[in-house]
Amino acid sequence: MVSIKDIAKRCGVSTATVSKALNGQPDIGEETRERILHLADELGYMANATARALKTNRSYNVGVLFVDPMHGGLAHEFFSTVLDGIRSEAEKHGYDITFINRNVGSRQTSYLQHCRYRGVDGVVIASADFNDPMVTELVQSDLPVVTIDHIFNNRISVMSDNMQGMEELVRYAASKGHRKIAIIHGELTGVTQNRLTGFHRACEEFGITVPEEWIREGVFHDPASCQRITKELLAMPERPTCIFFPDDYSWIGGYNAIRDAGLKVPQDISAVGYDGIPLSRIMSPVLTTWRQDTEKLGTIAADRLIEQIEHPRTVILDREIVTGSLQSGGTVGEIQTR
Amino acid sequence: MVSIKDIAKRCGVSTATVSKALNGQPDIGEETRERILHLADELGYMANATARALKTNRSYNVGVLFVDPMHGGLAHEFFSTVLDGIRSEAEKHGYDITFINRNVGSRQTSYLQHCRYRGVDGVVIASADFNDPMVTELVQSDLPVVTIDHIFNNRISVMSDNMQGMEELVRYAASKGHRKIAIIHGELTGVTQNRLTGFHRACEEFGITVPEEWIREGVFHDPASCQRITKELLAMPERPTCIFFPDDYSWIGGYNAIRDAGLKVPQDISAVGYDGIPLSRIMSPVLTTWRQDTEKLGTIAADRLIEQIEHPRTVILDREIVTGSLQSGGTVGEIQTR
DNA sequence: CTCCTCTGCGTAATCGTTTAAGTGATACAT
DNA sequence: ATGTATCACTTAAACGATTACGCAGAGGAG
Repeated sequence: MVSIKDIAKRCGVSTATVSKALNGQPDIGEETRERILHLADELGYMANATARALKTNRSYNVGVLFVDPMHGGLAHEFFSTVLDGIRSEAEKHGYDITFINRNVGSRQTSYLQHCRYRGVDGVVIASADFNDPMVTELVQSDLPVVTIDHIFNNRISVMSDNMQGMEELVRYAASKGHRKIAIIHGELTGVTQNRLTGFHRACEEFGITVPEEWIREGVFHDPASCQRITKELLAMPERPTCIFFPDDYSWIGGYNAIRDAGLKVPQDISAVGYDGIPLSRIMSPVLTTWRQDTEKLGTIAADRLIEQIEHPRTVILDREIVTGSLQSGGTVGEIQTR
Repeated sequence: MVSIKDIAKRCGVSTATVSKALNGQPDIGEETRERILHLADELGYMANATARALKTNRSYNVGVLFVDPMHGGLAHEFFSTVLDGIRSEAEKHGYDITFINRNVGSRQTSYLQHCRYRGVDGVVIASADFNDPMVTELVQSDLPVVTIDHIFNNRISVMSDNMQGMEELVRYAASKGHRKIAIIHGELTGVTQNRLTGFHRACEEFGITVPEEWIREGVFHDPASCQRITKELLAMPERPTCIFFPDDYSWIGGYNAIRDAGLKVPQDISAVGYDGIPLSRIMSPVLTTWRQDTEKLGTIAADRLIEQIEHPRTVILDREIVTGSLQSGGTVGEIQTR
């Protein structure tokens, strides 16, 4: 490959001059710079990121940590969308992305070690077990870090507004006359906590009391568990008129249970999802759900991280909240007074 | 960070000795090696990938090229699954992944330039416009390359067995008595060509003739276009008993059209998808489809690439074909003789 | 005793860049 | 004439590792 040396030789200048010309340093004559730039272009010169990184200690590489042993890697729509946001934003700023895992070469190490090994300039922690000591080690390191959907002290985080999302959904259901609402929520993570808080707050607002047996723990992204729980809910002597599901995808399981019970949506029972994945608009009836701006979660995270990398001073502790939008569909029907 | 120098100093040996000890070179005394390894461990030493790459010209990084302007990046389930396969296989071998795009720093370049800039050891080209001159430039470069679902001369490629998949699907439909089969296919890429070949071949096998107006070009992964075309097919005077869709996801559009026409699946009309995404099993009726082993596509591609990187000599031109499996569901019903 | 072969380690160059410090030339002010 | 500032470069070290080569000492063979 053509290096700075080749250009230097052919231009009759030193490598330092070439480097400076290429980097727009001021102490290079206009004519010399032109010559160098032209030749570089002609030879198809491309800087060597490796050498540059070694010298400057800046790799223009951001790590992305994502661990989701339960629901199978990148194929998880939530994460792949977030990742796409991170990726496109990083790309804009000239950064590349490296997935952080626990292997380097044939050895097992920690996430932090992997980051150091690759010399990433910062990390986005997108979905992980935030109690994992290896994750906290990373969070407490001196690397710039942005977390998504989880708050750490002294760390920037980008959150989806789960509380508001839930509140809006409850309000919508209430506006359609529903007072008997059940909820199947996901595993008890921070996200779930926020959603439940929003749920209860809005219920209170409308004077809705939710019996305990209508608050059920399911599994995110898992239609099977939702199908089972929905079936149980429908079998209760007192039946809810509206069921909230952990997310749009798991709703498919709920739908199956409802249909199997010989009931119709939304005539006999109403449904509410969460996420706003494309599927929810395509299926019919169109699902009422909260559309998280998942990609924006990624772009903002990347943007904040890069800002932190490039201007370590100016960053004040930042807690960006990404709001989504209500996407109302035919799954929540007007309650019939009979 | 602790470097090889620190270890050398504290062990009273040269950096060369440390390097050799760490890399398992034979010309180091057993006792010295022990001391070095211990200390390295104690100090939490981690090699610097950047420095190593600069010296050895091996980055242990593979590029992944994926361009899909139509259907929105990583969120495309097919690709995110392939990517996950690539990622996990690469990880096993101690490689990291870099997305190849056309930016380096603030400048626009070619894919090949980006690869050179990052010094990737090889590239997997997973989904791209294979006619794009920038893609062919990359394919014709001296970098190890593996392509997915597309064949280039002198390049290793990993293919999903689209022909066989289609044949099996037609056979299955035929076995259920269908003779009036329509097909909505995707854009005319190599993949589509193969599927159509398989389709026609199997039709011939069963003496099925397909009128031209039943062979329609739709768009992959696009329920809307399928909904439109399905509607048109249903409105024809002579109606097919079975419709093949470009993929499982677009089938949702087809389903909507069928339902809107007041027809039932599979009683009135049968449906066949392609891909075998989780959705197809969850929805009901369960969709008959060809389950591509998409993740395997990724793992094999990564495996072949790494083999090519590490043993340039031993690789003979390789054309791996990944076979999927028939996933038969209730969407293809027995034809009723009336 | 000499010669040779191993063994175990050190020396130093090198990968491609960046950058602090130095240098020589010219110009200008004093 | 002398000092000083500016400009446009060069020199050389450094980033952290790898590796060809050299070399001293031990041990064995002759």
